[in-house]
Amino acid sequence: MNDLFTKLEVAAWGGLVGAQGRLFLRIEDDLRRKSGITHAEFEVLLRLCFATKSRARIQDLAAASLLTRSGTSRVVERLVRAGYVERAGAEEDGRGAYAVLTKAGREHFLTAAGQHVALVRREFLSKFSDAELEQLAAFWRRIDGHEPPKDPAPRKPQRSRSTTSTTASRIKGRRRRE
Amino acid sequence: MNDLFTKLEVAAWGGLVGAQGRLFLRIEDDLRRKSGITHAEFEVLLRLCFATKSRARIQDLAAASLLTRSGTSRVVERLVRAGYVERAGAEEDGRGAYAVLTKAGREHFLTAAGQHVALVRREFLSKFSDAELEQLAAFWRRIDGHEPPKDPAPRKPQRSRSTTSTTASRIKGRRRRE
DNA sequence: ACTAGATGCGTGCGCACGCACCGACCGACG
DNA sequence: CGTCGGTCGGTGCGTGCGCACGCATCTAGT
Repeated sequence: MNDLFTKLEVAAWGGLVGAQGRLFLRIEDDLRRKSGITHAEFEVLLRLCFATKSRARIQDLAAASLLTRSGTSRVVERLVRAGYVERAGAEEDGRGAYAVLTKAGREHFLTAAGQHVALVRREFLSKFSDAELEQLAAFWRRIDGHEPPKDPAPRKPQRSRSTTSTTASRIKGRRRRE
Repeated sequence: MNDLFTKLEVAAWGGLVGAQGRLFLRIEDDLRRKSGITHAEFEVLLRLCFATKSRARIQDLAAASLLTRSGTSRVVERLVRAGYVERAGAEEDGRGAYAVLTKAGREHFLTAAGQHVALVRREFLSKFSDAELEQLAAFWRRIDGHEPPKDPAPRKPQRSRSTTSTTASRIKGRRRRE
């Protein structure tokens, strides 16, 4: 906090971590209490609800969210157990699997979404003018690499999350597969 | 995505969830690979490093982060096992416990912090002008309730996270302690 | 047609974390 | 001085998720 970051950087970065973390806690908590679903589950239901024929491939759901394929697989599994979606094999690709929204799933999602949207508006959107929201949207695009500030986005090869360790063994011991 | 949120709201809120989520994944991943610590561990080390006498109470560390006390207790436990901090009972309060930064902990943190800061600058801070960073900081304050847009921040009583369930049983069954 | 590699999905395992609870302890009050 | 409610930190248990891997399937090359 002293000479690592400047004051401005602390305010901007630390503020992002803190404020946004607290905001998400509030919102996820509300989602759980009111609708009994996690944010990941909500997102999957949302994609399905607006997908053609109310169905989507697991990998597409994964790509559209922040989850890995295996994580998405489990989310779908939970939703299946809850009766909100059903699995269906893909005819055009024997390996593939669709998640299909059920009637109960759609209904539950619409209820949940109403409350969720209301809270997001109250906790976040309502605090900014339209011009500011526009600006925020532009900021997110910049972070994502589009709308480059310096370098021209060198093409993302794949989605990789912590693969090879280069330095410093994990704190708890237990290296991958030794 | 259609009539739940307006386009602008999707861009602002969805952008926050997506862009910021991906940003955090990149940064946490880097922290793990290069320094072998999680973001929570990093934050605890940071607080300790800039604390007087390099020590802090567990509850203060918890209050300063997004973790609960129990979570903080485990983070400290991991750091102890790694040799980065030591525990010490509080003389002034028999219940209390201090986490104290060791020499190795300080050194490791400084190395980690250098790389971490560099990445945060590259991935986030460098994409904005100083004026924009200032503005972002102001936005975070607004989200946090200070600098109110409407209501005058009604005082948070405690830190509560998902206590009583009001609606919709958890998806997986298993209500709390029945 | 056969085989080698790639790809989609599911699963075993491990980790991080929250909640509920416990024992130790503090402070106030009778 | 004893008691009693509140607080501190730690622990048992459950959950969500990622990684490594397995199986089934697709695709291309021979």
